[in-house]
Amino acid sequence: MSDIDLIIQRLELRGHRVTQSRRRVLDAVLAQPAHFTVDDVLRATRAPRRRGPPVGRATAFRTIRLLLDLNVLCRILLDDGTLHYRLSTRGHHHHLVCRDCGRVEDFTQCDVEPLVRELAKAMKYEIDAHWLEVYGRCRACRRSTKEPAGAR
Amino acid sequence: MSDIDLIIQRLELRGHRVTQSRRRVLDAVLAQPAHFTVDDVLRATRAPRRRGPPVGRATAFRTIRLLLDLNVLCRILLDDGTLHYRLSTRGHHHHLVCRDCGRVEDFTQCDVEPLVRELAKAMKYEIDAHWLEVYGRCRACRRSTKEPAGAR
DNA sequence: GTAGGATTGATACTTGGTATCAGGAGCCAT
DNA sequence: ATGGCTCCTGATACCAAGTATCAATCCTAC
Repeated sequence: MSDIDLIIQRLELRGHRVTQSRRRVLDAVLAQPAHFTVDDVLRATRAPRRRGPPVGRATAFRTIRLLLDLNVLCRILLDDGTLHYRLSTRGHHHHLVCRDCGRVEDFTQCDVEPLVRELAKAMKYEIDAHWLEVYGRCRACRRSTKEPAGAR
Repeated sequence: MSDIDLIIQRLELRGHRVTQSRRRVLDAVLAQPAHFTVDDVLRATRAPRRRGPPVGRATAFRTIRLLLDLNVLCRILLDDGTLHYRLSTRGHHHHLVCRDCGRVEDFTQCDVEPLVRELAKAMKYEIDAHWLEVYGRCRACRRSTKEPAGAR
């Protein structure tokens, strides 16, 4: 079963209708690179390749929001403060973002849970979510530009 | 030496001018509750109490940005995806946000560094920053509303 | 097929933030 | 204290991301 069918199934299960517009947004989302904005998706639904009418801006935003609710997408926070979107394949995970090339890696193995549990105890909070983003430079970018030591 | 004087000193050290407008923004920032938006600050500079002309919107944004650069303020990401600002007294730290009452606690003691170092090794990244926000309910809010178990 | 609620898309609006640029205020040297 | 240079300001316009509205249209169950 393909990605898109799985997502459509999830929509149906939650009682959402599977409309042409939603299909078009889904197609466009699946064709995106690692992370994207809603306008990237909008543009993609309007690309010459795609047949059929383009989807409306409001619908694109609504569909992305719906996909967030269904955990099909997740938000990622870039280090300049902008929010992008990204397919959320696995469940809970975090992002490792390369500042230079913008690539994003998911990670789950690096476990924050113990930290969070300890924090909950110390602060007497009941903790139900957390968000961790890590920024750096990936191997390829490090290799390609060796900056002199001491540079900002 | 008061908070405001310390901040002004920091401005001067970095070669920024200490203008009336910046003072007014600083006053307003220091009078804010735990976290705030730029418009909160802007409104505060226009409050009837304050004498003198109100600061312009652009200036408020510029000053906040400057304070971010000087590490006087930091951004916090609320769980609805909006960015707020907050006085950043200590250096690097994270936020624990109560979903109900919106209070924010800083924490540093709960150390993410080892996690990040391990991640760097595993992924072959050079990591230079991270961002962690934790969401939950504080003790007071838990006590005041005991929801039945199983409610989403 | 059809009814009726869910969805759409055009449009207008909101929010948060930046660019521009003429004029004003700080700061330094004198 | 007076220039004078530069940085800063604020009005305004703009931009990007996202939401509200609402009549028209589409899905789905029947």
